[in-house]
Amino acid sequence: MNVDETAPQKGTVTQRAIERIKAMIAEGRLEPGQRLPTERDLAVQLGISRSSMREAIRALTVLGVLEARHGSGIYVTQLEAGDLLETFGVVADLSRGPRLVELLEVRRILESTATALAAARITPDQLAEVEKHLTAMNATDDPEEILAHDLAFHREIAAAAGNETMAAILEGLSSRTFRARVWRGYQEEGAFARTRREHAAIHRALVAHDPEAARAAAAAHVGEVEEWLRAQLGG
Amino acid sequence: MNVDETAPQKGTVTQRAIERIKAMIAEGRLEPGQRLPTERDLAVQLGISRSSMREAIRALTVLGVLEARHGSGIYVTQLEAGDLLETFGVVADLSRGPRLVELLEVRRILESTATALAAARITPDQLAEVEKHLTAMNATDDPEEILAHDLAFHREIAAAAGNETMAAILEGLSSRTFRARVWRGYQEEGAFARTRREHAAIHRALVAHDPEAARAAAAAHVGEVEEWLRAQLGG
DNA sequence: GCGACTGTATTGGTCGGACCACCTCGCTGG
DNA sequence: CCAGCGAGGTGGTCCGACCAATACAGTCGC
Repeated sequence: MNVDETAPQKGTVTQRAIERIKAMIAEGRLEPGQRLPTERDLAVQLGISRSSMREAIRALTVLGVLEARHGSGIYVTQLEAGDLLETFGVVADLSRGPRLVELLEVRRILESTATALAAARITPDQLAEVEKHLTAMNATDDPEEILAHDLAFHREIAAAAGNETMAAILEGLSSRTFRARVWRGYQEEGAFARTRREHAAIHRALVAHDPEAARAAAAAHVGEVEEWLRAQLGG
Repeated sequence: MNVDETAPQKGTVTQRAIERIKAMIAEGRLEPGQRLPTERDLAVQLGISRSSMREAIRALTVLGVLEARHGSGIYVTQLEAGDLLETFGVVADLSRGPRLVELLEVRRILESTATALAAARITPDQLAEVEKHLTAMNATDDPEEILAHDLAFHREIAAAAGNETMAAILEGLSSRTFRARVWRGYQEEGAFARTRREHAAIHRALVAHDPEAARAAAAAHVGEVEEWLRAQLGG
């Protein structure tokens, strides 16, 4: 009896609106950077209220697919790795216990590969940037500053690997709050010296353009934290 | 003049609400599985309207952090890898061009490692499950069915690796629509036979509990698709 | 003529209330 | 004791109004 071609009626209207917009982007009807119709128009087009449409837009906003500019309009993001993988940080921030170890394991795998790729491809300019953060990291005692340069150190290396997607994932796995949470206890145990040695080893491998050495050094670096955390949880 | 300690006034009220709830979970004030106050109560607690609160809840729902049950209440999910990494599929679905190659590269790295781990750890029961899908995959000509068993084949292997987080990421990287999009063209070029050989090689390595062979076979398997896609884009 | 300014229309952000759909659970009656 | 029912609670949807930031055109002053 219901021959209405526009109403399959599955799930909430908001959920359907999210899928519709996602589909429009996937099919290429909405290009990156393009501006969408206004919330009011979109609501009319999809036959739903503005409230529901706003929920759908908000959902796609937090996913990094859309971007709302107050007073201007709603735009499709560039759909680059960084935009879409920002939510990866949420995973890292909310994970606890055994899952933290699993996340570090994933990071070890990706970071070691990224560092190996970087060793083969890194340019002098990129290497100079890496060295800048390495030097700054060793020149201060402020934990906050150390952490910041530590993050930048690895970020530059990931960028030099030439895979933006991988770099974005690693960025999420190394989110500020995540590292701060895990590293606080780790560094308190006097791991500064060891960390410096490991960073120096990674740097040497990059300078020598030696992928295998870089892979091993990076794996050992992350593995150290991984093992420490495993021991913490194991009791 | 404004000495109100609860209003730093940065960003939209909805965004602040999202952060507040995330913080409550991160600090352990909200446990996995626990039920939240009602939307109306939460809105009052945070001093915002129900509309804004609903947007915040919707945002956390699509991120896999919260789950809303109509007529019952809002609950914190188990915060397991699967819940939180479901959004990873969105990334895969909306990525195009060079980013697809990058995603496959990430998958190759993780899948080869996961397969190597599985080779060392897989149990007879898990191996039987893998074989079931391998057999079913080779016994039909229906592309849909082949794809389904192909996905299940790799899913079982990822599960046997013992790292749920890695399995969840691989699940996202192999989402149905993603594989369907990429594999359609690939399989049209008569790659069935090669795919079968590669699956057989992976299976042999699992049976032999040979991690290195498993790693190589899996890397080659994903690498084949990766190279094909690279050629498609480059030429 | 040209740039800075202003004011107005547009657009996202917030709010409050109303009603609907679904679930839960206690009450009722057999 | 249990099946069935009904009221209350809760999320889902809709509406209309107003606020706040932006964009743009028209205006003013130099």
